[in-house]
Amino acid sequence: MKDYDELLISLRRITRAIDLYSKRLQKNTNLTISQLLVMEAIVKIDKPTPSAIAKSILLSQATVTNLIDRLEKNGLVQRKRLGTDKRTVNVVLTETGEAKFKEAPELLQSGFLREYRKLESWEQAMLVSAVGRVASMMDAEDIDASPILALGDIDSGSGSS
Amino acid sequence: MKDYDELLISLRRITRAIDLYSKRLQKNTNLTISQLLVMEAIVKIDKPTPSAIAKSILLSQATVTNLIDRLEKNGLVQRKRLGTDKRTVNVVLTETGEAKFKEAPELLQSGFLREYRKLESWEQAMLVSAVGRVASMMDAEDIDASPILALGDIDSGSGSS
DNA sequence: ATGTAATAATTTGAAATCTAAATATCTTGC
DNA sequence: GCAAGATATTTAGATTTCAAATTATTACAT
Repeated sequence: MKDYDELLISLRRITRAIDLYSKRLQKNTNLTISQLLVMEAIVKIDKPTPSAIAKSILLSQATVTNLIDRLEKNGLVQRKRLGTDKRTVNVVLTETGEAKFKEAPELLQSGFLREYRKLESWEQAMLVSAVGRVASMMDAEDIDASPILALGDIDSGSGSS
Repeated sequence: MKDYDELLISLRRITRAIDLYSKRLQKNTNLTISQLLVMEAIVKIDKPTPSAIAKSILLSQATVTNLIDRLEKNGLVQRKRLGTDKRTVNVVLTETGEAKFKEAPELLQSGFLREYRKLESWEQAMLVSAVGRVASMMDAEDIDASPILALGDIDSGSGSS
């Protein structure tokens, strides 16, 4: 039994619950959590290009392209090349998309929200802060790790630590 | 800005960090976190059948079958029909699998573990408990929701609470 | 015994997700 | 004006994950 096993299990429970909820949503509304996040970003961001959306919802550009593909196929969004720079794509909601977005379900399980909203606000803050702290400890690694891949580029090299 | 947006973002950061770490692992060792979890379960569980493994690491049976396929293809595990019940499959590590498992990397990012181990034990406990609480609030929903799907089956009905 | 239930595992089909490679379009320096 | 590098997006390829449908086997009831 490793010292972090319990944490690992809790994290798996969370990711699994999110995934299952997303699949349930899809069955009922034909929209997944990720797709809803993209739509939300389109509404909130000033000039919603795929890259801006990706940055705002923490997904890679390729994933967002994929999600936009699906949304476009279902007639909820449209791609438009508007600006002078013809490389950039602007994504807009169609009327159907607007309508669907307005009646969209919550992004977290209703059972969770019910419980969460029952908590005292200091308790909510405590949970949010704890989870945020775990997140920081986890994704700091990505920043740590990527330069390693670039080390080959350094020619004179020597003690880079 | 919804009241739970910050939490949602933290959870996405966590799942993303885990996913990226899993992919990095695969590149370096040809093993993902899920595959390692399956191997760990094989070692720890008494009679490691696909369904027992699935239950112990919180994945569906189909997913575990898939992971075993891959591990088997890479020569790390083997399927054996041992017992009298010919439906059940027992999964065992091959020698290569044993060797590989012994030198297996940690299941969480080293950067995270470094930080985590720096914390006072009461702080660790606090984080573990907070994340565990979120997990309970989230996957309670699954238990809540699944009976709804089965309601059609009940004929005379009445209070099955 | 014989046929219907239940159980174990697999297959199938769909979606999300990433990196790396390809494409298309700017921008800059000469 | 045009080649070289930079930027935005898409495509390709791989894996994980699930529910639902199949397949194989066992257990039970008549």
